[in-house]
Amino acid sequence: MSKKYNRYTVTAALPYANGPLHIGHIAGAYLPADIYVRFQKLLGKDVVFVCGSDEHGAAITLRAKKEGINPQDIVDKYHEINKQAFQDFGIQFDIYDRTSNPMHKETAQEFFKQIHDKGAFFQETREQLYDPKANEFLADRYVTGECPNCGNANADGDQCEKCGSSLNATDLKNPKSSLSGETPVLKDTSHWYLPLGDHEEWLREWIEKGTYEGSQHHNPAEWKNQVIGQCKSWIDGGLGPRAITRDLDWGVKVPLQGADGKVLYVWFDAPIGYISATKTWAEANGKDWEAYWKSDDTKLVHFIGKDNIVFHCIIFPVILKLMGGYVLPDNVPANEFLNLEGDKLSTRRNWAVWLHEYLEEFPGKQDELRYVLASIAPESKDSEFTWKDYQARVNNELVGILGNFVNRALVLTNKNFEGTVPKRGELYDLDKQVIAEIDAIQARIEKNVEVYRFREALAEAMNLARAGNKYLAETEPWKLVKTDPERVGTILNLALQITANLTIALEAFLPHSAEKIRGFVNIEKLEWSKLGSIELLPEGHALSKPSLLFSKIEDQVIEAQIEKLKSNTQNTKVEAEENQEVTIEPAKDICTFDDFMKMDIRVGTILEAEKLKKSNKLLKLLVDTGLDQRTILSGIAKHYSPEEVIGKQVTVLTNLAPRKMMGIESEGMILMGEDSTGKLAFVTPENVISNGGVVR
RNA sequence: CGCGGGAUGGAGCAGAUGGUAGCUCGUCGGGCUCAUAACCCGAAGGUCACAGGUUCGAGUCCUGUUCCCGCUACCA
Repeated sequence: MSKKYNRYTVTAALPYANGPLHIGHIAGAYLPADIYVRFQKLLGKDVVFVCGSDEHGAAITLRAKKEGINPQDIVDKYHEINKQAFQDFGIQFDIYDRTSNPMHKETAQEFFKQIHDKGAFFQETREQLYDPKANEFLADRYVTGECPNCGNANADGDQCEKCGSSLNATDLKNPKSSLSGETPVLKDTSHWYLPLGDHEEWLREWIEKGTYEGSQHHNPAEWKNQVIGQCKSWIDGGLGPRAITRDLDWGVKVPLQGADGKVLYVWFDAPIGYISATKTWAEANGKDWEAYWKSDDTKLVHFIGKDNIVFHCIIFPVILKLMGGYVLPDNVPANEFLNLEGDKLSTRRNWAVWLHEYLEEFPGKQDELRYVLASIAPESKDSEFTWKDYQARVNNELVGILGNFVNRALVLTNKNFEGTVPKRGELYDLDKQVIAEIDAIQARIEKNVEVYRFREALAEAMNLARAGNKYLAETEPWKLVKTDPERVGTILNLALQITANLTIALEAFLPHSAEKIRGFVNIEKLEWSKLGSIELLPEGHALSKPSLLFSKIEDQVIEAQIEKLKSNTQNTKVEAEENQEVTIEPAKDICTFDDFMKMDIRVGTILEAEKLKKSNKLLKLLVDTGLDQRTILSGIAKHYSPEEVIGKQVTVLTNLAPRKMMGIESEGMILMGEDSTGKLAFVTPENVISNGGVVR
C-alpha cells in the first residue's frame, strides 16, 4: 500500500523564538526527526531536513512591550541560543532558518496572494475591542468586565465563570483591558478568513482512509491513534472559518492594497516557513526546491508534539491543497508529552531541563541524553523523565552493556594480538548463532524506524551489544588463550566485527558514540547495507588505542540536578517578583466601620486537606473555626500541597454566604495575601490564638 | 458536561489484522573474572482497571462503569 518514494522532506516543528528549548521539545519532535533523517541518509536517500525559528506572533510583541525592548532583540537572542543548542546536541538540520528572513516573507505573501486571488478567503469586518492606550486590538481573553447575564463584575472575555455562560468580549459591560487596565473601545476591523468548512469532505477522506484526489495517498493504519482521533474530533465537530490575519505590526504584512497594519496570523505563516527554509537551502546548495514539495514521489513528514496536530493535519494541508501542486504529509508522527520528575514541564515555573544548560553541564554527553530521551520518548502516551532513571540507563545500559562490550573486545585484542584484527578460522555453532543474530537486527531496526518506533529500533541496536557480551561470556576467550590461541583469534575477530557493526546500527541514534567507535577500530563511516557483514574489518587491520566510551554518572551529580530543579522553581518565583513591575490594585471605595463589622473573621486551624480531583486549583479543607468544623474550598492547590497545609492556623471569613463549587459546598473563605504575580500566602496570626478568636 | 488519549508483574514500558502475556530496570539464586563491582545464565513476580457481551477462543472487538492525563471549567 505504501508508495515508492525517491525523496524525503522532513520537517520538525519550528520552535517559537520566545524561550529556550527543553528536553520535552527534544524528546517530542527534534530527536525523533533527527533519528529518522540520519537513518534515511544512511540508507542513501535524498533527504532535506528543515527547521527554524518561528519569530512572529503576539506573544513576542507583548513580551517585548513588557520588557521595554524590541521584538527583534528577543527573537535574535533565542534564535541564536536554540540554533547553537541544536547544533551542539547533534540535531543535524540541513537548514535552521528563521521566519524573519526576506525569503520567508516573500513566500508567505505569495501563498496568501495566490489563495486570495483564487477567492478562497473571505473578508469580513467585525467590531472588536481596542485598547487605545496599548494601541492594540484585544483578544477575548485579554478583556474582563461585567457579565451581561448575571452581573458578575469579573467575567472574562470568553466566558463568565460565575454563571458559566460563554460570551464574546463585546457583550461585557464595563469592559477593561487586562493589558493596560484601560477601558477598551469598539472599533471596526476587517480580517481575512479561511473557511475550513469547505474542506471537510476531502479532509475526512484523507484522514480516515488515506485517499486524496481519487487515489491512495498514505496508509492511515500507520498514523498514530491520537493523531487520527484528534483530527476526527475536529472534523466531526464542524470546521469553522478561521481568521488568518491579525492587527499587529510584527509579522508578515498582508500583501494587499489597503491592508495597512495587518499581518498574517502566525499560524498561517509558520508552516510556510518549512517551504521558505527549503527554498533558502536549495538556493545555497544548487538544488531545486520544488522537487521537495511538489513531486508525487516526495515523502513529506512532519515531526511535532501533540499540541500542533490540528495545524499540521488540517489547516496546513488545506493551505497546500489550495495552492495546488503541493504534496500532503505522508505522516504526522506527533508525540505526546514528556513529564519531568512527576510534573508537567513548565517554562513559567522553570520546571524543566534546558537543553543549552545540559550541554554546558554535561559536556560531551550528548549521546547519553539522546539515548535516554530516545528510550523514553512519549511515542504513544505521556512518559516521564527522572534524573534517577537517566542515571540508571546511562550506567546500566550505555556503560554496562554497550561501552563495556566495546571495551572488552578491544582490550582483549590488545592484550593478545597487539591491537590488530586476528585471523578468523573455522566457525563453530556459537559463532554461527551470533552471526545470524547480527544479520537479523538490520531488518528489525529498519522495520521499526519506518513506522516511527524509535524506542524499539534503538533497543534492537542495543541488542547487538547484548549479543556481543553474551558471545564473549559463552566462548570465554580469556580461558582459551593458553590452550587454543587460534580459536581465540576467531572469537575476537567476530567480537571486533560486531563492534564495527555497532557503528552502523547506532549511527542514527548515537552519532557521537558511533564516531568514537569508528576511531577505535580505525574505519570510515559505513553505509547501512553493510550492517550484518562480518567482513568489515580485514585480518591484520590495525586498531587504535581505545578510551572509555561512556563513564558512570555519580550519585552526587544526579542529586545536584534534582536540587537545582527544586531551587530553580523557587528562584523563579522570587525573580518574577523582583523583575515584574509590581502593579498595585487600585484602592477601593471607602467602607464604613459598620460595613467592616459585618464580616465575621476568625482564626481557625486546618484539620484536614485533600486535593480535589478534577480540579487543579482547589483544595478541600476541613477547618476548625472555634464555632464548628466546616468544609471550605480554597484555590491554593498550585501553591500548597495538602500535607503542608494541615495544622496551619489561618484566618477565615466565616459568615460568607456558602457557595457550591465542583459540586461541593464551601462554607467560608480562607484569607490569603496575593500580589500582582498571583503569588499567594496565608494570613496567619503571629502567635497562636485559640480557634474562634476574632479578627478586627 | 463535552472531546481526545490512557489504565498490562515492584518501577518504566511493548503488545497492527483476536489463538500459550513480552522487554528493560529492580529483587532473589547461580556462573564468570577479559571488562568501568561491569558481563552471562536461571528463578520468583501479572484477576492484562472493573462488569457484562460477541467468539471455539479477547490484553487485543462491542457496551457500560471507575480512575488518570490534555483541552475546558473550578481559583470565596
